[in-house]
Amino acid sequence: MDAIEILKSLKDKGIRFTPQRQAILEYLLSTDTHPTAEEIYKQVKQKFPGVSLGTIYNTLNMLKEHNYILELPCGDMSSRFDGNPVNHYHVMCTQCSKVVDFHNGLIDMDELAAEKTGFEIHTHSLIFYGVCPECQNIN
Amino acid sequence: MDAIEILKSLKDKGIRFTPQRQAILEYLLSTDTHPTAEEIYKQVKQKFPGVSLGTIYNTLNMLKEHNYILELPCGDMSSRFDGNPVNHYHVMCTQCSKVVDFHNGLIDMDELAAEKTGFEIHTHSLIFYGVCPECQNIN
DNA sequence: GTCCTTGCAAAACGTTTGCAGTTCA
DNA sequence: TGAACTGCAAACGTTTTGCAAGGAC
Repeated sequence: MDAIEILKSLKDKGIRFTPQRQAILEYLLSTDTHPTAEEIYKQVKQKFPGVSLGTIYNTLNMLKEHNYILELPCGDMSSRFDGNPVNHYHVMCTQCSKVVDFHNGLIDMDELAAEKTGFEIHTHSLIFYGVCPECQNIN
Repeated sequence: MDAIEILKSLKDKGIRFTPQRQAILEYLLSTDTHPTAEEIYKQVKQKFPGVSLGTIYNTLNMLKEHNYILELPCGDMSSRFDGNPVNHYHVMCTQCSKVVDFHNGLIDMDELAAEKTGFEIHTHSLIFYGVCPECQNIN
């Protein structure tokens, strides 16, 4: 599914197709570098010099809500974004903050991640997201 | 290992035992609510009304560096902290931000997390932390 | 024509830093 | 005594918000 198809499929939710959104999503789908909002901003600015960071965040949040992209909370202050919303696994460098992904079953996770990526793995963080029993009753 | 033992064992690294640090660590070890820095601040303030947020962060970062606590990057802006530094699994409510933990092997992860916690699991984020091949060569 | 979206600026937020005074060892 | 720590306040970087102008449908 490419950027145009995704944005068209969002039209019936009252979400408009704009060239800025197209550029943002196309960039996210074309790279596997897990860019920060700032990096996406710089990239889209080359095509739309007047674009604002607010628009980047607006679009990223919209796409995230509709599960077309994934936000990776980073530990340091900024988040990184991944155009591939399936649950795959990420390896982050604690020194340069680069994020690399890999796909596999989950036996001996740290060792496997090290093997597949060449990283020295020190630890990992696994967080499931969902709705807790109390909030399920409220809504 | 309780708060006093941990802080005493850090003395030979030039890290001083202070009552504020004791209160912060004691609170973290006594709860399984994965509090934010702000929540820890409010709690410690009851015992030390003059304590500052800076001291909370100072202490949390120190304990994190020495692997006595775990920081959980949250997706929203703030982090949560866990006094149990072993790699166990966390479930976060996307509505109230509560974090619950569970322990288990990693087969059919989302389903298992749902079973164990009663959450409706929508997705999860797994991030390994380590040093990438390029950074290994630099240092 | 409607209302969603944009760009801009200011604000909010969590976290870090700088410093003078204090406390631990 | 001296280095580490505290509290305070200001600074920082990321993200959100408010609003008037613009653009999609």
